Amino acid sequence: MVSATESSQLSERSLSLFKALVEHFINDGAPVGSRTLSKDSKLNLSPASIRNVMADLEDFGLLHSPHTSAGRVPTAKGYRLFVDSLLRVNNLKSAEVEKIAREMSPENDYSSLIQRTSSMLSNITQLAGVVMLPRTSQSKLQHIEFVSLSSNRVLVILVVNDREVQNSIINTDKNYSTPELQKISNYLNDIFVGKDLKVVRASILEELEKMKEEVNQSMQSAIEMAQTAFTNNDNNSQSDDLLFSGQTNLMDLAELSDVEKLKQLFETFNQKRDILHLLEQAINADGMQIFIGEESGYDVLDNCSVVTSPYEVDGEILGVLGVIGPTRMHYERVIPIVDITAKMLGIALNSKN
Amino acid sequence: MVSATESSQLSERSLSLFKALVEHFINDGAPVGSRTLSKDSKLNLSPASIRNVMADLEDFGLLHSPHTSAGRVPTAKGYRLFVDSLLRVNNLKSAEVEKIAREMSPENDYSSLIQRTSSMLSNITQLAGVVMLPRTSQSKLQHIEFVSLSSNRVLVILVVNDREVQNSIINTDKNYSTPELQKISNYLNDIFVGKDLKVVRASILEELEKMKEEVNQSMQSAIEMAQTAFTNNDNNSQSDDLLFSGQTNLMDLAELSDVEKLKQLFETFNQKRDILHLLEQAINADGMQIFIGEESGYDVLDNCSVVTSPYEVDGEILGVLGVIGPTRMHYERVIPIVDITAKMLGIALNSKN
DNA sequence: TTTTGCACTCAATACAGGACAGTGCTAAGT
DNA sequence: ACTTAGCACTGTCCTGTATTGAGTGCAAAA
Repeated sequence: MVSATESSQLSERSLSLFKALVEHFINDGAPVGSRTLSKDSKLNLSPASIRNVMADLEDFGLLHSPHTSAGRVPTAKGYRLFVDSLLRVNNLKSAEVEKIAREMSPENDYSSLIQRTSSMLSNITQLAGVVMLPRTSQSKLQHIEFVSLSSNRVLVILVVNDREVQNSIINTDKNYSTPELQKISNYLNDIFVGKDLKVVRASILEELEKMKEEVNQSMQSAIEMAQTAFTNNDNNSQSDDLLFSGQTNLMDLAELSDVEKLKQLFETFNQKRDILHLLEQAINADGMQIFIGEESGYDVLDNCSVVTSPYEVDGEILGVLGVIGPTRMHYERVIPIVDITAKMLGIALNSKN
Repeated sequence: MVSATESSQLSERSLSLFKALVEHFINDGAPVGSRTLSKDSKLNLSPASIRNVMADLEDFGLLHSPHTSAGRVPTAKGYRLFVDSLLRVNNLKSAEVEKIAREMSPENDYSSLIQRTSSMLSNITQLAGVVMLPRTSQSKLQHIEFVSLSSNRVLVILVVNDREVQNSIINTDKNYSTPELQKISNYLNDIFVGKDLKVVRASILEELEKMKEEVNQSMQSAIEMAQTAFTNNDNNSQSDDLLFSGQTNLMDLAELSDVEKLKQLFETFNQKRDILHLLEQAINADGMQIFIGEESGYDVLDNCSVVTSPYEVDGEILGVLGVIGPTRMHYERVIPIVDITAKMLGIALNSKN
């Protein structure tokens, strides 16, 4: 794709110079000029030659000068090339790997695992971490229970997938007694336990049809209640959700020093909608994804990059996690961190089963 | 208290001048000088006389000049006097009251009610809203249920207080079958339903003693499981928690334009600890509480005020809610909003019972 | 007691000049 | 032919200075 045409048209030297420039910029954040680069770069070149090369690179749209007499800065396209073909990913220090592993050890409970993953991501990268909650495409009903509350209200508790507990309150026509409810839940457990929620919902509709003939009063109400229970509950579980951490890390960054910009970014986080869309893109294109600056399609992420990786259990993708930071981030460190975190989250989730 | 001595020592005129000054400052945020005040104030006074009065007020520690030739700004002590004795609280527009009422209508479910309350607070005041989750000092056990998971793990579901569902996973010595668990939960439900959680916990210890003699195998394990279940679960419910909204509103405020300051404030929100302490103070001193600037005792809240009110059901205080904003906030509007919101939340929670 | 007048102070603003970093171009060097 | 040195140019940033304006405090007048 892009990188193929670019790298074929550019000389070896131009590329390694470009790489040096990007690395330099990622380190200091200041536009980098020909002088600095000539000192630093391995290839001994005079500032003047470097200027020539940089002029070429600018023509290719890989660099950009903020103003006439500042150094050069990589464009989004430049970052793209850098990340795709020039970047050499670091191996993580074993200490870091251990830290990640420790944080993900399957000791604590389910919901806290996700929370810890997110804050670990932000902690270790000093950027903002985000984890999309596992979407349980396949949800096996484990147990259903009804508890009678006061005045025609019934609490429905659904245990799904061996660990998740969903509950909702439904209003009923008549006032059920505890034994009645017991009977109903026994009945439902007998038929439906172990089945997929979608299947259950479908079956219930069928049963409703049958019921119209056979007039078994109590079973009919069982079905009716189950129906409301399952449709109610489905609405809940439908909404994927996100867990952010370390947004405040972004406040230190020079490129986001503008308060107005920062505010918009934080509001985007709060609304979650846009980020969710972005992550859903990432879940479809499987494997690690990197959105650089404008590429994401969201203005607020103008000079931000998003590095994501889906996490999976038994080959099935459950969600996406990642890191949000400035385009000028240490990709060579962030990428393997996100990568390994996704893998370990998969493992941790698996060991829970 | 303070206001008594202050207001007795200060002339009527000084006070009304002070009041005008504070109101002026709250509106524009700029230090207000004698000229502006002489034009605006009802009492026709020349700038010079106003200067004299202001000098007095400064001696009392109610005002403060940022520098020699700026206007005056109220000190925390000044705000205190203003809020305690000078402030005339507005009646809310009926439209606003309706808006609040609409938002709190008891249609949706329990947890979302709190969420909506918080975001409604921030929305209507354009500040940050915070609601402390209802602490259920008295928690009546409604139902207990065990669900067998794979490999020696049992899911415990506790229904408390007619609406809350707590659940936790416990590891057991032996592998319980579903009928066994059914029996155990039946047994526990029979004895403990309707009792307070604390009482339940105490009783369980007693029962354990008795058990040592009578060797009823299955009942013994029932008790043992109940014990782990209740101690586990108590840890969970112990942690009060907070729900914030509209933190981003604070980013617009001139007094918080310093990014570093802002960051600290946001981190305080995220940690929740300090805010929690503050709100716990507010829960003890019942009735509406206003913490002005330094008074709160937390540096990060330097030029912030926190307006809180406890909310209660049946005379029992369940929690606190409030608003966090700059000291320079429209108290006359914020106070009644917080007040009425607390009352309505109480009502909404009550109607759920 | 209030007001007027006046000298004074400090912050904010605008402006000019210089240092600095970097560029583009041309001409010379290898 | 490619690289380098030299040079004029251009923008930013910083610093110092002058100016303005709002506001004060104090003393004298009303």
